[in-house]
Amino acid sequence: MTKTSKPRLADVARSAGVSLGTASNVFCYPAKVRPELRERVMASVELLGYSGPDPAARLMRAGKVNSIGIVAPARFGVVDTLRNSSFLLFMQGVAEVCDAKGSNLVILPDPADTGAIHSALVDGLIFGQVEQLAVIEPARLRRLPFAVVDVDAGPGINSVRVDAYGGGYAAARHLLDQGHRKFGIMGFLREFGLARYHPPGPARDSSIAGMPIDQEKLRGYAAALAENGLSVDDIPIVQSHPWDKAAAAALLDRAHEATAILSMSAMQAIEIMTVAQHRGLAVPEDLSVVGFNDIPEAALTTPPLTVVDARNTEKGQIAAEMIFRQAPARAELLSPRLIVRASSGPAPGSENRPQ
Amino acid sequence: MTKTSKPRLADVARSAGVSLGTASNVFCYPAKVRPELRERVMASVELLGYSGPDPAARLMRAGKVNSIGIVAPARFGVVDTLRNSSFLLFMQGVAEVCDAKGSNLVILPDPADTGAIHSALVDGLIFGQVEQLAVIEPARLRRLPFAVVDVDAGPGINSVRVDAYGGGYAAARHLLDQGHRKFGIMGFLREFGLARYHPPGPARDSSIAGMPIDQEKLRGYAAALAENGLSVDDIPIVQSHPWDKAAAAALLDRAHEATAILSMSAMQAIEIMTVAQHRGLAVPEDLSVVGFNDIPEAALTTPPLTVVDARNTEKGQIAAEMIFRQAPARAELLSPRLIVRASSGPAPGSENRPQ
DNA sequence: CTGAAAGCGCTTACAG
DNA sequence: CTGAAAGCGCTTACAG
Repeated sequence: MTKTSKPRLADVARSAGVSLGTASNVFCYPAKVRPELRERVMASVELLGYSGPDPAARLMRAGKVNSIGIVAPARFGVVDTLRNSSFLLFMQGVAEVCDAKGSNLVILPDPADTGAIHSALVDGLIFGQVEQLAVIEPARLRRLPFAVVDVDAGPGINSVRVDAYGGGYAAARHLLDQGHRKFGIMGFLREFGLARYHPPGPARDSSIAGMPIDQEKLRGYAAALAENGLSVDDIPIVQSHPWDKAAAAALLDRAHEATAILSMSAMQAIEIMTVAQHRGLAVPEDLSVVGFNDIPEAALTTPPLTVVDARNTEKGQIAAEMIFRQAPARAELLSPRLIVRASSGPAPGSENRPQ
Repeated sequence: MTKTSKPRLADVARSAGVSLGTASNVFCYPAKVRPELRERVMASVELLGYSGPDPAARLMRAGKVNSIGIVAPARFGVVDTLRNSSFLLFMQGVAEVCDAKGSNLVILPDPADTGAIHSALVDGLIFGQVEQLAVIEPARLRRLPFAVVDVDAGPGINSVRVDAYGGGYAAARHLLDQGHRKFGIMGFLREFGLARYHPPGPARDSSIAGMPIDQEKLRGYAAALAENGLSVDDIPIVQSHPWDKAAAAALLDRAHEATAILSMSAMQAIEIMTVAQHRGLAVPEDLSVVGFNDIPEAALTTPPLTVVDARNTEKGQIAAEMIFRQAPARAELLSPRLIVRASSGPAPGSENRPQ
């Protein structure tokens, strides 16, 4: 019966007539073993079809998994991390560091499953797009190196995020400088579900934009608008899931006077252009559109999309470096960059010319 | 000193005044433990900051990692798997099954590192885009469930691939039916390096197309051409890495009489359209282009790209299901699908009309 | 350089 | 339902 079951290192040692320790050394410290014995052991390995030290047992003794994990944002499955273009840019940044360090990458779904995080076989964890800081608890308990993204988790915790306020400001400033005065805003709905319309009016709840990072974008829009004597309260907002195709049309209906749209997601910005063009509006002559996140699709649309680059790839690189580096925790804040492409231009009838 | 080091289950048991077995049961079989004791144990867990059973130790006893691994194609790093649009589609298929099964996904780089495959902490392995069958050896030795992609590995081994011959045939047939008679072919260079030009002529080596799967595409092209009395030997071929921008121009130079281009990669097909348009050629009026693999970018170009859909996502789904299912190994062959978009049309001066 | 022994941190029969 | 004991398959001091 021991013939058919999986051979262990002890079987190899016995078959080669050496001690268990010596057999182990052949794999861990080959130089320590006399070549003759080494060959005898390898012959037994061959003979028995031994596949090398069991990774689990080896791990328990020696302790390094050689993998780091990315924890998906709330409500994301594994597949969503691979389908969401912004998150994918972020993962590419992490992956670059993995390749540099020779580490594997494991993708863990929705952090709501704390058990999965407790039992993940990784050397460190990166929490992508954190909404609730509570998700990091299992990592802290396990004393695993970790970093969080898109939120400042306070002192003692590695974090990296982008200045979303500055990004929102830059987007709105760009459009205002082109003479635009009538806007529509597409907010983020992080849950699945139907789009929500928030009509103009004072005292709208801050959650109308989405999560804290989206609220920052909104504050950035508002700040730029205020500089031109405009109030964000007068702007119709639709809040939608990035893949909700109906929402783009809804926003265009509600903001039918708008000459420019500020979108918190690049996917929705693309959708808005498509719907506008279907309705006979020229982009940017009749309507300018500015998105958030420089996903690859943004450069391929007609016209190419002006976006705020939220520097997702750098975020991934930095987060990954943080968990490899044995250094004191720090909180990194990245500056967004406005990438002006052809989807934004002077407001109709304005004196402005593209720079 | 035991106060500062990581607490073990035994510490919890001692602190709670229960046996080690009982403490273990609290985590593995809570129902077996009287509530009163359970609470006492959990209080000690809290008190000591115990983070739950060590995953490595648990794994060694209980044996399930709850992860499956994707092994990258040869010469791919982790980051390449996330940047290559075709491979990403494939991984999305795998990820869908991961989510259905509640499994994590680990990405392993280049299979040349057999040690990494020997020691990967996974329940099963999927070899993506296999060139050399030898890469599967470590998985076989470990008696790990596995599946290989893009090659039939013979009886007893799970495999899934697409009928590349049929795909090549369909692409060429489509163009021939539109009246095209002059072609250029863009082949695949799987290594990094400069593009290679293969001038028309008999007895060109079969490796001019790339790996076996690319050679099948070429045979498919050839079969369709032959039906119209044309020989693939008369067609100039450039073989290039998908991201080699110079190659598109080179092919257009060499095949300057062509009214249609057959490209084995979608990225190069897009590049070819771009270069042609820069040169003042209208697509498809002056030049038709057909790519391979229905990557998302293909639908966004102007004009949208006609492609052979190699069904990458389904390949991923099927491969993943194979390693979860406890069923006899099988070899699955998928049929490609031609997706006609606007980059292909009637040959200039031909009588044909789009169907 | 080699071999016998301890132990990594758990889970799981097994007897009570 | 509980507790003492064995053992998962290795690696690593430690004495020779």
